[in-house]
Amino acid sequence: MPELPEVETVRRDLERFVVGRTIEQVTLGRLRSVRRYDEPQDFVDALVGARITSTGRIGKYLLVNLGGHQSNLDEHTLVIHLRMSGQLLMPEGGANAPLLPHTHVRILFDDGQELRFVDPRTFGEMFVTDASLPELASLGPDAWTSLPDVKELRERMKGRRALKVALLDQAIVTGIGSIYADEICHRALVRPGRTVDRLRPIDIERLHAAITLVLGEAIELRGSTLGDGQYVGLDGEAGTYAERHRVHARTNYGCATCGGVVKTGVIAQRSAYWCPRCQK
DNA sequence: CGATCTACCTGATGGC
DNA sequence: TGCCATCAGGTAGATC
Repeated sequence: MPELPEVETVRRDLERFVVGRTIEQVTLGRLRSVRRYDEPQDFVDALVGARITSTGRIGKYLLVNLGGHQSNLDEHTLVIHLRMSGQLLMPEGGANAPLLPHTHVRILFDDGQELRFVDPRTFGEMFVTDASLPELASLGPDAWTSLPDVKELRERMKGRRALKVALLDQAIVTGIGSIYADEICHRALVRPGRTVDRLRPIDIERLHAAITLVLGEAIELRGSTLGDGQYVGLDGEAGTYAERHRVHARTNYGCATCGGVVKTGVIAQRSAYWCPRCQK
């Protein structure tokens, strides 16, 4: 599912393809994707005529900054969260490209390209907001661009029980989901179920290094596309980091480091994978 | 305060 | 082959 590396990959693609373009037309399919609006037309009106000035990301939230809007001089931002099954696509052929099922939002630019939001499970959403985003204010620092130092990371995790619960808590650091929590724990040689307060200083240091290492490698390979093929980049192509996963969803393949049996269990109501030989 | 559970959805999968 | 139950997981919100 889209976590920080996948959202960052989409952001970098968007940065290349839509910055400087002006939105000409917005077409809505299912309204659940714009559920924050009583009047979905308000979403359309906020976008049409706006020019994309830059892109940003905090955790798994994608930010598309808008300027040059005729009706409003304030800085506005199109916020996109892909949640479980959301995809952003810019198909070749623009508006004429065949429509995939579950295409809920189409944003047509002045150069003929079209950005499409496709989301079978409709957990994802889009909305336009001004610079004061109360929802984003509750997020911790971004795990890739603003990772706290070792000491602060330990402070922020204090009092949590399982390590994976802490890594998934977006108020501690934001951007890590189930896949990368498992991979980071493996790289740090620590089991995801370990109690945070019982970790040694060396464990926290390894964890800190593993966050940067794993996220960096995953971004380089354009993210993880699992067997369900749900995540793809703007170009529709899969990311290849899943081939480098060492434990996540590898019950049938074994640990990619030592070949040992991968154990699985439930932590924080989601499946967790770890290697009992590599991780203590 | 933190932990746990549920709701939100659809498509894929497995058992019978 | 068809039908039903189960699972996948990011986040908010309720509850313990």
